[in-house]
Amino acid sequence: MNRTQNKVQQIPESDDIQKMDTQTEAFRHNRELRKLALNDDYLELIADLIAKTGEARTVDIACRLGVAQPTVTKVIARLKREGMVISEPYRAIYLTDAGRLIAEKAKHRHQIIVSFLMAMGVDPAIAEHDAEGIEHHVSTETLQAFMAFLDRI
Amino acid sequence: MNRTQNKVQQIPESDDIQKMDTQTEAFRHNRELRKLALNDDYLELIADLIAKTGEARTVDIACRLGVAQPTVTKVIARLKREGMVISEPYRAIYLTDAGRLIAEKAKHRHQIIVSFLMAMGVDPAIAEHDAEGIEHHVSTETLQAFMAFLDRI
DNA sequence: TACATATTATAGCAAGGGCTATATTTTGAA
DNA sequence: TTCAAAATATAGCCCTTGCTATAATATGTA
Ligand SMILES: [Mn+2]
Ligand SMILES: [Mn+2]
Ligand SMILES: [Mn+2]
Ligand SMILES: [Mn+2]
Repeated sequence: MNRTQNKVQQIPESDDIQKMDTQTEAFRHNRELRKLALNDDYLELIADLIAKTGEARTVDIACRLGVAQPTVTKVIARLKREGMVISEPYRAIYLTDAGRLIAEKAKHRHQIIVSFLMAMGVDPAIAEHDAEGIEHHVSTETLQAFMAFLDRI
Repeated sequence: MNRTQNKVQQIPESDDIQKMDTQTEAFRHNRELRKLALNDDYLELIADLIAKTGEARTVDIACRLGVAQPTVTKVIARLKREGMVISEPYRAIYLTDAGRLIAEKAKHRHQIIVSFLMAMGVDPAIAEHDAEGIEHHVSTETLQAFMAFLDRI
């Protein structure tokens, strides 16, 4: 039985219960974001490679991510199933409209966060590094707060 | 063969190579951080439960995280292997010194980030939510920049 | 054109986090 | 003290990301 309805133990205040539910929702959502983070990174990188060289090859993705080639192949297969990516055997990888949209949003968040961290006095290299992780966990509201700060200064 | 030493394709500028290596390192490190994120959450939560009730029970951890009980049992077994946690069968879970240290650091980062986001004008509930994800991806330098900002205002 | 080399695919392994169903143990209330 | 209910453990499943080794294909150059 669910511990929330256990009458035997300490009875939390209704404020605390609200807080717990909120926290649980945050945990749930963050587990989801952790999964989506990999998609973001792949799609943003693919967009980047296409912008620079016209196509995204498996080797290049693997090299940039610091991961073995079969790992990339497998993730790309999933992204293909999910309609994020187009590819033929032995050919380069391209983005669908859905994939491109996610890539653009990811890049946007990435850039804002790097700019923001630098504005906070963080070293550019470290800002870039931290942004690679933070970008996946920033809500629209927080991103807007960052943008507002950048406008303000 | 590694694509970085491929002479046939476009030859990147040495600045670009440096940037690529930096990015690859960021990706590698962030994959590591993604794993450690779960440890942080568990240990911080266990510390929280111990502070409030004197012990951390599997049910309570599961309930708070919004996860099934066997999932918690399995993760706790790993944390035990890793020396972060102490537990006997059918008994509550406690922290080792190593585990407590990580929990304290996690809580510290968590609090700083919540305060910082609120100082940036983010709604408290959203700040709490975003912090739950961001906390795992903030370097010491960035955290200090946040603290410096909080001191400044 | 032929073939060496680079690239991609496939097979198969490990570990981790999630789940449900079910067995076992603890515990509080009658 | 007993026993039903709560808590925990265990078994067994799925899916994902990572890896290495190796097979298949593409491609540029001789
Ligand atoms: Mn990233
Ligand atoms: Mn990014
Ligand atoms: Mn967290
Ligand atoms: Mn936290």
